[in-house]
Amino acid sequence: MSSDIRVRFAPSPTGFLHVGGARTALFNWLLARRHGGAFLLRIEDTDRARSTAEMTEAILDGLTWLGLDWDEGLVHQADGLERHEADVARLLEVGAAYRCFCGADRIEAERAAAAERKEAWRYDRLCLREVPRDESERRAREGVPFVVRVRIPDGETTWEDAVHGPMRFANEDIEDFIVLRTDGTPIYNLAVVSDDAHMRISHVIRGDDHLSNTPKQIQIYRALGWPEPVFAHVPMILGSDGKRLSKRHGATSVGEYRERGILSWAMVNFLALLGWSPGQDEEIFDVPELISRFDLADVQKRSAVFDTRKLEWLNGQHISRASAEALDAIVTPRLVATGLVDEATLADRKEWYLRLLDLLKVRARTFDDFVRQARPYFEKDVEYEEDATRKHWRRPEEVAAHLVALRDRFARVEDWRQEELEPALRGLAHELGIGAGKLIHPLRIALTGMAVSPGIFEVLGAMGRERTLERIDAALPELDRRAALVAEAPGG
RNA sequence: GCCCCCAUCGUCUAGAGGCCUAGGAUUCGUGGUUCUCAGCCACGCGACAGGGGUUCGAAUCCCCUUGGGGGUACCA
Repeated sequence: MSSDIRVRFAPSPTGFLHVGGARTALFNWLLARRHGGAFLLRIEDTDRARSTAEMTEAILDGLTWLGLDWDEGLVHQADGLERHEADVARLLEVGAAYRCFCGADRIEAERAAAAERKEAWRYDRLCLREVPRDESERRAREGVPFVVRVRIPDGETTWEDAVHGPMRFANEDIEDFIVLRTDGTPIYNLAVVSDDAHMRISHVIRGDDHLSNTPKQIQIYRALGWPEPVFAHVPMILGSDGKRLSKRHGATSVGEYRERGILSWAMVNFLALLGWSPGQDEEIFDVPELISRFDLADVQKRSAVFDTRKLEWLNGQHISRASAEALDAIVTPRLVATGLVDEATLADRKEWYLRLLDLLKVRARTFDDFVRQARPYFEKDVEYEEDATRKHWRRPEEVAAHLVALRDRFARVEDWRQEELEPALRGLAHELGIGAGKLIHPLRIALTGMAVSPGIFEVLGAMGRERTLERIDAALPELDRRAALVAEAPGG
């Protein structure tokens, strides 16, 4: 399948990959993949001072993690400098732009004065009116400093936005904006148009924050006689307070979510649903489904709030559905990083380990949950959680007696399988005339240190006989110690 | 200040004049299942910003107000 659709994501490498940027990239990517088009990546590094190679790398990492692969190699905006300058020259040539010799100080003074009067100020075209073309050329040759401004024609600038519909700007509201600085370097609005045209971009999909750049850019396309791309302005992503998403709302870079234990495809799913809706009541999508259903027509006009709780829910859903093998690749490094176990050990017990992952994945929303829950199966000694013991080890003496009896039963189980373990435990409970829970809960703490775990028989299965008995043996002295404390305590 | 965009439950959204006493998801609450938690299953709380029009009929179309966001750089 081939198509003429060519889109691009054009981040400036002045920070990490922001979730808003990632979402914009995703929409571009989805459209390209949907139609067999090309998704290009252009680093807008014209602002040398603020751009760093590290940030470029971080953005690439983020995209790669999300699975957003780009075509045709990386483009650096800075590499197009000569073309940008040539395009400015052409603008000058065709009379769509003019040199402005007003110094920055004059502009600033006028602007400040206007602000004082609470008025808007746009460049007053002094140099367009007062400096004839030949005079302008002469001054330029003599080395008088100047900037180049685009001469905005009368009338209005309109376009059909793929998400907003018909858009209309009165040209008198558009300033004769600068495209070339005094130092001869081009400005963003020029570079973008030059690059997009050069890269034969068919659809410019970007955030709503670029809406007011668009009429300016369209003027450049028209002045140069270039075909205009389709513009699609996608809604911005806001924080929980409705303000633009920023650091104070919490994590804003995709890297942070990666570290936090969000699955890349859960992130993609979540981001896709932020400002886009398939129109159905479904929410869990894998990437191929997203690709086949994505359509710019279904993109929302209103901005969306980034809701971390929903992300985590979605992540939990994807974790539950993920195969143990897929989880293995992601969880294992984290587990190893805790120092509880090494890779070789896990490899030796691969089958057991995969079953454990299957056991734990149902109740994990993030990988931090995963690691925490996996601890008891690797730790040498368990730590007993306070709120767990307070609840189910309230009477240490009694608990100890129960565990001793239970240990005895477990020791005699022939085949360490759920089918034998369950009757063993329930049988004992029956003989003691107590509910099974009276044995299960204290046992859970002895085995895991926690009040929360998978079903107890599954835990027993995963622990194995040896470890189970060891854990019970280790719990008994601890219970004795606690029993002594209880005895001492006045009033109990 | 000026220009632009936007406006359905707390949040993500369905809804393109009658199917809407507004649907789903999430969150929260209650109950059920069960050895805990998660899950799952029920149920519940919860919205068309306000005001004018247009129309037999408006969440849906128009206008105004209000609110929110963006832009207003020799940044990108």
